[in-house]
Amino acid sequence: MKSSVEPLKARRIYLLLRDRIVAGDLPPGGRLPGEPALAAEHAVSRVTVRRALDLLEKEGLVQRKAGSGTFVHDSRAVRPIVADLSNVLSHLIDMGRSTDVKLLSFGYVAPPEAIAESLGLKPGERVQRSVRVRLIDGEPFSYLTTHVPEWLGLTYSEAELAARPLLELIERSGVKTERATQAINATLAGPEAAAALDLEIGSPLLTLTRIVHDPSGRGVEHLHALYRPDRYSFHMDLVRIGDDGERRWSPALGRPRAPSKKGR
Amino acid sequence: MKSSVEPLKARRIYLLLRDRIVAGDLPPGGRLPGEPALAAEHAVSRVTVRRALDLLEKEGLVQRKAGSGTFVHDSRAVRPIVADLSNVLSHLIDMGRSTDVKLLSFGYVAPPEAIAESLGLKPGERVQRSVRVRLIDGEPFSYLTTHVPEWLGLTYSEAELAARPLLELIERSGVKTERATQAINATLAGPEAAAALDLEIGSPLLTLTRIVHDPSGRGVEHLHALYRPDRYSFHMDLVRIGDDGERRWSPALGRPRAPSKKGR
DNA sequence: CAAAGCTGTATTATCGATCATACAGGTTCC
DNA sequence: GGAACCTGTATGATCGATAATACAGCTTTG
Repeated sequence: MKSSVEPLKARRIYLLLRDRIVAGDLPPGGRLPGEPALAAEHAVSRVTVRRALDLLEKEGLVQRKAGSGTFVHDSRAVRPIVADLSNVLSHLIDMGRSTDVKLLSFGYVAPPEAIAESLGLKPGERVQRSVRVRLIDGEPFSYLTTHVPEWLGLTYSEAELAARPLLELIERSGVKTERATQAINATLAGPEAAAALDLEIGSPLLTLTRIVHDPSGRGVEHLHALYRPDRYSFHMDLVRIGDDGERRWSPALGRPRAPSKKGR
Repeated sequence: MKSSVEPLKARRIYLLLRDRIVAGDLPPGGRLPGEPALAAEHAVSRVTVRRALDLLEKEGLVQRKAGSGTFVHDSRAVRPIVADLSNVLSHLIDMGRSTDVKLLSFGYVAPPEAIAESLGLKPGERVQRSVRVRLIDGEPFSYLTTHVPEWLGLTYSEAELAARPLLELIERSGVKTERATQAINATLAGPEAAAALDLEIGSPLLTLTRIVHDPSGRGVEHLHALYRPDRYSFHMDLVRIGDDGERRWSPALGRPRAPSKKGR
């Protein structure tokens, strides 16, 4: 039996160290073992350890000081944007107003089968497909692929899509958006997403797939979003409800989140 | 400038094809381009294309037929478990009752700084640390690392933790769990998690970090969960609420999910 | 200052991933 | 049947990742 392929030892050590850092095992500001020590510990060459540390440094997780050591970066340069789940999408509309959007692709195509089905399209019906990237402070953090039925897509122009949130354009057209279903998952960055998000191929990404329906149940928007996990994550507050036999967690709604007191 | 490291071309092509498959671009049951065609398209040797296809086949995404071609597997072998967000945690209690749990590690340790802080522990206070794996139909799908203050952890035994959901044990001890905050994100599998979840190192994982508080605000549980995205994902229904000027999405609560109508 | 430790850099050697090519055997279609 | 495709398999050559080693320059410590 051929042994399975080992995809880069450097990557393995990078992952190990990264886990220990984000888990708080190696506290911020602390110095991690020297390169020779790490090399011995993992039974690899020092060159390989260095490449792992290169990756960590490029992500801003560690800071190297020649002659001194390698330290866990305490104030992570870019703080992740926190998306409160109680207003998942409105937060995105806010985002659309306070961040930059780059439109990478725009056009009308025949939809993939899965998307046609989820939107409830008739066979042969075409869709508008757009790919956008959102940036915060000039840095990309999300890669959005949307599919909208052609009849709806035609109510706005390419320039409008580049400037305004898609949901706003949809509602402007008179379509009511009442319900949506969404799924949150994880994947690896493919070549296009990696390039757009300024990442290595194979980096982890948060995914959000949302299908928006109008009151009649007709699908009006299929959104596939990829997020850089270091710049974006979903947060939510939960409260425990129900009687003893049937206690559950439920998202804490309505209550606006207390403003962050951190001075930064 | 040295060009950045390209970690395995085979992996790159694997990711490309995988994306097209899960996006529905290559419809289930369909045949994908021949190996020579793929090799030419990506400017890569056929051997490399084969290794990418090997990965896809091992994940059950494609099926190869000698002499005929490579086809997208239409009935994906393992369906992801769907976690409805309206009862994120109670669903986990249900899981705990209908799935197997393996306890990989159990003990009392000094907590990492980040965890001590999030639980509001006094300096020097120790915690119970446990690592568990959940399996569905004998297949692992989640890797759970929990930290509980020592005084609380001592109210149950290692054997009880292996048999019953942790939150149940906490509540049994008389501690009231009222509030929790959680964050959903994505990472790559490190060596231990990869081994426990039967994955390659560097596979993508969904992460859930939850901190449970009692009514006085004291932290009683710190949970770090890693999920295999092919076997687990978060789903939720949203409704649009609010007046025109301030419309938002809100999780649809209470209403039990309509049973899926798909025959399949 | 000097010793010890660290990161930064370079060199050569080895091993694995990838390439280019060729051929065997199955499937599809005419 | 036979041509044209496909996957499965094997070969030797090439290139990149890793190993082993050495040294320069900086920082910290005594």
